[in-house]
Amino acid sequence: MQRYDSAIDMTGSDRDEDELPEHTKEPTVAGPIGPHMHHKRPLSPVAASSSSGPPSRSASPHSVHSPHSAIHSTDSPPNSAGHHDNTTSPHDLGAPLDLSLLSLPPVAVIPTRLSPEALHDLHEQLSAANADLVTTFPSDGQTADIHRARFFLGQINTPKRAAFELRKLGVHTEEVEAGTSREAVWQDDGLITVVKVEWWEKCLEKDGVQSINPYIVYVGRLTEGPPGGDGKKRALPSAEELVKEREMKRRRILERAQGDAGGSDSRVKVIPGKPWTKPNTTTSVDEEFGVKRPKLMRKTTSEYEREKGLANQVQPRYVREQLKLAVHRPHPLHCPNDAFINVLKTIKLSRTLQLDDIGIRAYSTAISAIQAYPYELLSSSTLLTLPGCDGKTSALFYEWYNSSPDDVSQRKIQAVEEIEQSEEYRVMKEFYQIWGVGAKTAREFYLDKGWRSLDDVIEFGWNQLSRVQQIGLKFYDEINFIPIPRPEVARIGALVGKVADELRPGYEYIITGGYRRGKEQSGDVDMVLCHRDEEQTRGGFLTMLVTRLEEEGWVTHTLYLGRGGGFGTQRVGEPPRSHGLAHGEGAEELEKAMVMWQEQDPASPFYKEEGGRNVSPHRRVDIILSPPSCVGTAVLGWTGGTTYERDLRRWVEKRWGWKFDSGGVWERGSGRRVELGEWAEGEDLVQCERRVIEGLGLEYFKPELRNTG
DNA sequence: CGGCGTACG
DNA sequence: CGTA
DNA sequence: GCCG
Repeated sequence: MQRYDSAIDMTGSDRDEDELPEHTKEPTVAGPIGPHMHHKRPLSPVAASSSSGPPSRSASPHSVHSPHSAIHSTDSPPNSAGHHDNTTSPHDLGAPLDLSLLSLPPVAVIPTRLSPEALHDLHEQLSAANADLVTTFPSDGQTADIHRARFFLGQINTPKRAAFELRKLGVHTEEVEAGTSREAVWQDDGLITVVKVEWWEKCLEKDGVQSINPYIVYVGRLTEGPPGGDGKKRALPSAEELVKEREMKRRRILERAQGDAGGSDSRVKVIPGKPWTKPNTTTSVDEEFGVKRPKLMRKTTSEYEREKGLANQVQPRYVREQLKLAVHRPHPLHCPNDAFINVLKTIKLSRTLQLDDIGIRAYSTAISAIQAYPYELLSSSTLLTLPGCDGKTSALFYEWYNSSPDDVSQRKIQAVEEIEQSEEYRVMKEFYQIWGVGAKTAREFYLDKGWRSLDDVIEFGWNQLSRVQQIGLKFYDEINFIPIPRPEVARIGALVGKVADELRPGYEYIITGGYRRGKEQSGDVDMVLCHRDEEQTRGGFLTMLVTRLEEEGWVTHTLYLGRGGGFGTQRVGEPPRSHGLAHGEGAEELEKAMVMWQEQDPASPFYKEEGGRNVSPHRRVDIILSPPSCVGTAVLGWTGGTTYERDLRRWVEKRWGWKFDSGGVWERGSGRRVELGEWAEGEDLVQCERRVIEGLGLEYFKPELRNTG
């Protein structure tokens, strides 16, 4: 089980090759999480019943990503040491009469590395020996009973592993010094003993209870347990603690970030400078350019010359046909004009911090149009031909290009330089990057409160922050400066999928967001979970799942956990409220959880330890739970990018008079549901999404071509 | 000159 | 108001 | 800031 890593499909390399045009293909990242994935190995020596042969893999035409089959296909044979090949146990079922475990404290079995058969047999044998047996895998995610157990049997070899497996079961312990007498162990109800399965085999072999001493792997003392496992929120540190913590963490984190992100510290040096905006003066970016009729701007000779070279270039369709909406053109992740786009992104951010929503929209539109342009831009007049780009964009390009025609890396725009140097911009940006702090609040911190650094926020404002803002601050560096490598995103998705499937077999998942659009590194993990049986997606399953993940330590903080939206357009299954119409089919709803995540498996390649402590970076993970009735729209709605999503809604409204949201498509007038996103039989999640897109009258562009910035 | 995605807690 |  |  510690081989999750190698089993993860790092690249989505299993492509579903079909005869679609190239741009419509994408790797299938979703797949059934086979119900038969649990523990399919013919494993334990205790497994009397002969389960032989390799684990059967769930075979679906498109599926590749069954965490289970993947995990179990990675054949690391169970530690061969303990692997006597006694498929014919003399004991079959039932324990010998003189083998009584009556005096043992409540016993439980750690299922890891045990086949279902082995697990089953063990359970039967133990109860036959009158053990006070606690079942470890109640099918419904109820772990209440497990807390009774004090004696665990498992195929475990190291104390660290034992503690990890216990935590997965919701039992939180810290290791106790060796040398605790066994009497003390039995008598102290706070102590947990983990013993190798071999011990029980020995007992069976000798027809009597044997000394456990040689088989003890771990003795631990029960601890508080995790944050939130019982619905309690983890106590956040005080301001003072956080300041210290930040100091200690910063160096390490930034070092690592440089390693991960290629060595650039994204924070700029502080240069005391003039304000970056002066209301009512003419120094704002917008007014810097006194070009009233930019379309008539005279071209320099060199620009004219460059342009002649472009004459034979075939302009892309969206330019020829002036298609304005991002849903009508492909946007690759990288394009020849990325450098200029970055300039526009800086201006867009400055507009964001000025609460200029319309400016944001305008720059987003221009950025996406340029992102779709397949050639290097060489003249401002070419830019004028792109939809969403006009005088201002063109003027910006003109200044930018001519500031250094021969060296792209040296090009700049004066107004943008000033933005980047201004304290106001830099500090507000820093605040804005706190999860839970928007532009308005960032401005308030800077302008009203007068704060100038994160330390100011912590020192002077800690108690005024919302809980999620405190969490956002606590993990500020990890969230903002340590991107998640693609393989780790895949690993997190697979793990969530696996745990979901363990709770209720039959779950499938797909990782959406930037990962699905092909990004090599992600800021967070977005995923859609779905079950073909609608019943299985109800009944607070997401809460159950998140609770389990908390118990096992993966989820360290829950930022948001709720039904029916909250953020975004998550409300599903019933018409938008504005229509005021009841919906017959009952309330199917999309559930969504936003959490902080941390790797817990010491064997994972993403696990980092320092001084015996887990210092793996915390990650932001969003989990969307969709009923089968709207999984197509959910996947489409959660894949993005932002401008694609906005234009999708505009198109649906304009073309059909419908309203799109990730929970479905609705008729405007009647409020009736347009049946588009249901999960059809024999269809995978990607095919389902495609049906929605085509049903809306759109060309299907694969997610890698929806990078609208 | 109005409109620009969108709903929710 | 912040989020996706 | 750009579109209709």
